[in-house]
Amino acid sequence: MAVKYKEIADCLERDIRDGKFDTAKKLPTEEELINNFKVSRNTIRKAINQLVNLGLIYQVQGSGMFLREKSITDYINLGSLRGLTKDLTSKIIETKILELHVVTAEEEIAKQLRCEVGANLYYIKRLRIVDKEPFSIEISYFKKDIVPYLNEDIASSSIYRYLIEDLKLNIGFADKVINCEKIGEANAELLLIKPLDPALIIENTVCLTNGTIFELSKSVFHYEKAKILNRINFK
Amino acid sequence: MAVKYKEIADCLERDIRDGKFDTAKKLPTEEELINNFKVSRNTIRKAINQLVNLGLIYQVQGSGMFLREKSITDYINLGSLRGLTKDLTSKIIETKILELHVVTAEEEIAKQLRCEVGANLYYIKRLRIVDKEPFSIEISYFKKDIVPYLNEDIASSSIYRYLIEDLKLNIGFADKVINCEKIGEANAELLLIKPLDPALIIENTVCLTNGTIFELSKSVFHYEKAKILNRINFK
DNA sequence: AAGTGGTCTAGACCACCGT
DNA sequence: CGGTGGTCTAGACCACTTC
Repeated sequence: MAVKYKEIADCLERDIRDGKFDTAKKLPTEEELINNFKVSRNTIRKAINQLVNLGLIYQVQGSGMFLREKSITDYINLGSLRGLTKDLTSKIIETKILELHVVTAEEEIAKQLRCEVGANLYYIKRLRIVDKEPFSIEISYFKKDIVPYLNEDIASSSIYRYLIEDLKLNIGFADKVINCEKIGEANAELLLIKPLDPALIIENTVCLTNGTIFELSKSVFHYEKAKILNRINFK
Repeated sequence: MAVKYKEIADCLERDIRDGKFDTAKKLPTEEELINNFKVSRNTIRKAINQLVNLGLIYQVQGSGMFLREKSITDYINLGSLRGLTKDLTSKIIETKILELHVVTAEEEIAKQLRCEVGANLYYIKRLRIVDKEPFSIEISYFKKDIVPYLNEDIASSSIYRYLIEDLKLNIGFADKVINCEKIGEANAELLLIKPLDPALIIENTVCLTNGTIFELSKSVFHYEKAKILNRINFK
């Protein structure tokens, strides 16, 4: 993290989350930030841009930079990598591994992962439990050539923390498709709801910064417990 | 649109959508774009940034700029303003106005819109019909001091086109909350499904660039027909 | 009119990819 | 190593808000 604008962005993000600007609901001017951090204006503006994209602040030409309403916690944040652990901060998150093994890609999965049929994949099925109640079922496939090792320990805590910090993967972008279905019997049983009750589904295709797809996942959420939040900017 | 980087972004977006780079799956280098458009590097990079944020391309340091997989059309795009008409391009979209009148804000709505109880609002309830079949029910509130006039004609086509092009509103950002419920009787009837069938819900709070909330909406989607797509970048 | 963000330029150097 | 993006600087001028 030797990059100035990221350090500044992180610093300001911490300040915002710590409530440092809550009384004014306003950030220092660009001018002031330039002086505080001793960098050029472009660097400050790049840092600020991150905060805008995160949905933390908005800028008004001629007026200043303001805090956005605090988003309700305990919503799933579509735009973050961070997973349940970071989204539902006030809750107890537990994970039960239902399955974890190496499999070979069959046709449909290979097509979606853009890899060869027969390629080695990690297959993981987990039940996520929030405040002692079943919350979601997550099925993931990881390409084994990119994620060479996984175990129950890693899969029980944050897989993404492991991918980023230990494997040093550079995660770049993702496609998420959200819809809603009648839940099947097996999943209903796991989530303690009735078959044909609603289920909120997120299907996720994740790529490295170089464009390689490395993960495919499908999450089935308890319809009464899961809410997704997305903050959008139009520029 | 006298702004260079936006013009360049729009131009490149058009080229991408027209398939101009489909054979190479690669865009010209920054250097080449600088020469083509005769602008500085920063301006080119700002334009490119828009395309990255739209999920159209990705950049790889040391290598180049590449097209992302084409997203399937006929998904609702969470990150766009443009609404069904622009998302479901291959479909016939019709809109039936169920209600449209001026109302006064009662407490709950006033709180969400951060306005006074009793303020004048437009209340609109619409049934959206896609390829001759009911697709969603949309209930919206607009602050009348910001949207002083609306009629059936406008509400039948694209309200946002009217807000942006005719009223010249500067729309800035929005919070979207997505979840899933058992549908009620009245809505089930409109969507031609059964009560207690699933429904995909999007609640939307939209602000001008200056931070003023001006719209609140709730859309109830047919669970078999609606899919939401969101493209995300991690930077 | 003063304050503050938005756009744009020109140029330097660094980091990563592929040959 | 050459090609290509990523970061950073310094300075100019414009556009909008606020008083």
